[in-house]
Amino acid sequence: MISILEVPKKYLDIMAAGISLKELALELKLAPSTVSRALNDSYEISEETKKKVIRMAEKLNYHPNQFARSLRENKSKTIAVIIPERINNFFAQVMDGIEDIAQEQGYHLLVYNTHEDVDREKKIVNLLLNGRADAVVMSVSSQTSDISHLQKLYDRGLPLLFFDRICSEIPTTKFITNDYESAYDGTKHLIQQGCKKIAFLMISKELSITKERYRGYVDAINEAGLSAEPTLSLNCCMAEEENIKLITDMLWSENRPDGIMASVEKLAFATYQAVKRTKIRIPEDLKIISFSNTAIAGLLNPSLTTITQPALTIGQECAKLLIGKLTKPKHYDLINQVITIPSKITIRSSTVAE
Amino acid sequence: MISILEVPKKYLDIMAAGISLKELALELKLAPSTVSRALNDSYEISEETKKKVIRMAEKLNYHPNQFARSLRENKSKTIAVIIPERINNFFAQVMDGIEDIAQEQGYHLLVYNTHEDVDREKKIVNLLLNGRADAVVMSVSSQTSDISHLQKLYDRGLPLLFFDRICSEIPTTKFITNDYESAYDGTKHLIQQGCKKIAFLMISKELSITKERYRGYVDAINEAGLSAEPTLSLNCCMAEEENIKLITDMLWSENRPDGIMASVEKLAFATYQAVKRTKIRIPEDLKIISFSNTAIAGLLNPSLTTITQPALTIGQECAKLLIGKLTKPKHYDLINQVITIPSKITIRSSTVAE
DNA sequence: CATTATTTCGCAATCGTTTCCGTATTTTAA
DNA sequence: TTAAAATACGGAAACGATTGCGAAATAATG
Repeated sequence: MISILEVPKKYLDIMAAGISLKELALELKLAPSTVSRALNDSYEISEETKKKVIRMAEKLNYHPNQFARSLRENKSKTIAVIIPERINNFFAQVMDGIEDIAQEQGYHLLVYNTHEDVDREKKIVNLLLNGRADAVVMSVSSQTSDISHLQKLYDRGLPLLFFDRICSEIPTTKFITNDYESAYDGTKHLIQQGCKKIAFLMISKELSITKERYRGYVDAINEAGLSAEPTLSLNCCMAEEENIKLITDMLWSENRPDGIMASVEKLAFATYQAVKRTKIRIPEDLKIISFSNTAIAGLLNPSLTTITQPALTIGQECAKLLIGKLTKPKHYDLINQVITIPSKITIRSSTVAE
Repeated sequence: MISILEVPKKYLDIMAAGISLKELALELKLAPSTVSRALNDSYEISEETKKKVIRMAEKLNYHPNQFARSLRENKSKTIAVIIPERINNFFAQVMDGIEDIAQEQGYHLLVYNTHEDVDREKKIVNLLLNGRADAVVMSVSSQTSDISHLQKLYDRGLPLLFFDRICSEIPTTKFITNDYESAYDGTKHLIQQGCKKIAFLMISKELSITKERYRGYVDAINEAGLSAEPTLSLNCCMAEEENIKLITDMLWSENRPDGIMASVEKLAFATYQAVKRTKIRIPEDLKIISFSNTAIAGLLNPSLTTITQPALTIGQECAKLLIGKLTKPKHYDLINQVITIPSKITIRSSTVAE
C-alpha cells in the first residue's frame, strides 16, 4: 500500500499539469494498453491489476486526455443545443430538462444562442460538422427559411432533433406542444369571457409555432361567428419598444380589440407596457391571454392568464431519445415523427375579473 | 476550373460522411502537410496552391476533424461556464454577455448548471481537468465551502475566473458588483421611505454576495440608529413554498417588519406571494426592494423597486479577459484582483406609493 | 506428461491534424 | 558561371488514448 507521501518524486512536478497514460504505465511497469483496459474495466484484465492501476492513477492524479479519447472513439459525449434566445423562460426550462438527463448520462452540453439570426445559425451549424458534438438539439431561429445548412447537418449523419420551432423538411423526430389546440382553447376562453374583437399578436409568421397558433386562433374565431380581420393580426418584431408602439397604435385605432391572444410571452409583456400608458383596464376593457412559461405570471398587474408549455418535459424527452440513439443505436431511432406534449391553460386576472 | 458536376466520383459516397485531410491531399497530389498549411493560410505555401487547395476542399466538402486538431494543438477553443441556476435572469444575462464575446472570437461554450449542489459542482470540475475546455468561468454554488476541487482546477493551470459568487482563496480575477454599497443604498432608501423595522431575506449566509449585501444592510440600519434584530434576518432556502411559509410566519410575528431588503430576486417573488395571502398592502404597510434582473419588474403588482446588477457587462468582461488570456497570454494575465461593476437602483411602486 | 484451453498481458497500428526539419527547385547576387 | 539565398514543398514524428491480434504463462484435461 503506497501512501500519499510516497508518490514517486519524479512525478511531483508534473502532477499538477497532469501525466499521460504512457507515463502512468511506465510507473506501473505495464503496457499502456493494459493500463487503458484496466481503467476502462475491461474483462481482459485481472482484478488485481485493475486495483493496482486505479490506485496508482489516483495517486498520480491521472486524468485521461479527452481530446485523444474523442479522436480515437470519434465521439465526445457532447450534445449541442441551439436556441434562438436565452433570456426566455421557455428555452431556459427546456435547457434545464435537457441537462437533467444529460448530466445523469455523463453528457456535456454545448449551448449556442442564435439571437434569432439565421446567419449565426448557419455559422454555428457549420462548426458542428466534424467533431465537437455527437448530436444536435435545436429550435429554429425566426429568420430561417432556407434550410440547406440543416440538410447538410442531417446528411452528415449527425443525430438531429427539433423542438418547439421545428423544420418539417428534415426527416427526424420533433417535440412540440399542441400549439393549434392551445391557441384554439385560449381564444375560446376569450370568447367565453365576452370578447368580440380579438387580436392575434405574433413574431415571424413563417415559424411553425406561429402558423399553428394562428390556425387555432382563426378556427376559434370563425367557429364563434366572429371575423378574423387582418387589422387584428399584428406582426411584431424582436425590439420591445417597437412592439409597444405597434400595440399602442392598435389600441388607439378605430378597430380596437377587446381581447388579445399573444403567441409569445414577450408580446404579452409589451401589451402590458402599452396598456400602462393608457386608461385601458385589464380585463374590463381588454382581456389578455398569452403563451408564457414565466413563474411569476401570478404576480403581474394584473396576474396573467397563461398557456404554459411543458418545457422541462420537452427538454427531458429530447435528451432521453437523443442519448438513447447515441448509446443504444439498435434500440432507438430518430424516426420522422412529431411528438406532441400538451400545454396547460391557467386562468388568472387578465381574462377574468376578480 | 472544376465544376461541381466534376467532383471525382470516388468521393461522392463519402462526401456526406466527410473526408479526411489525407484524402483531400491525395486528390490534390500534394502532401497532407502542404494541404494543412494551405488551409491555415501559412506563409510557406504559394497563393496559387492555397487557392487550389481551398477550392478542392469546398468541392469535396472537407471539414477538419476537431478532435484531431484539439489533440494536436491541446486546445478546443471552448470555455466552460458553470452556473448555480439557469432559470434566473441574472445568470441568463451573464451567459448572453459571455456568449457575445465568445461567438465573436470563435469560442464555444460548454454550460453546466450545478443546481446549487456542491457534489454536482465537484463532479463537473473533475470532468474538466484534462482536455475539453480551455478555460472556466464560474459562479460558486451556495453549498460550496470546501474548495479543494477548485484549487485542483487552478493548480492544473487552466485559466479560471469567478463572477458574482466568488471564491477569494483562489488567486485569480473576480468580477462582482458593488453588493455592499447597493444593499446599503437600498436599505437607506427604505429608511428614507419611513421604514423602522427592515428585514433582510437571504439564501445561504456563507455566500460571498450574501455576506456583502448583509453588511451593507446592517451598516445602513446602524447608521440610522435602528437595530438589526436577529429575528429580522431570515435565512431562506431554494424551495419556493418553504420560503413563502417562512416569510408568512415572519409577517404574522409580533416583530413584523415594515420593510424588506431581499438579497435575491426569488425571495422578493416569494414575499409577493406571501403578501397576496394577507391584507398587507405594498408599499403602505410593507415596502420591498430586491436585487433583481428581471425585465418585467415594472409589470408586477405593485411594480418592484430593484437593484439591477450589470449582468451582461460582467459576462462580456469575463469573456474578454479570459479569451485575451487564451489568445494573447503575453498581454493578458488573470491577476488576483476583484473588479467591481456597480449595480443600479430603480425606484418603483413597491417602495414609493404612487 | 503432453496437449489443449483459458487467462492475462504486450506490440503495434490507428484515429486526423499540425509542425519540425530537410530537400529540391528557383531566384538572386557576386 | 558559380555560389548563396529564398521559395515551396514533402517525409516523418508528434499529440494521447484505444483496440486488433498475437504471444506467453497458467490451468485444465486426456
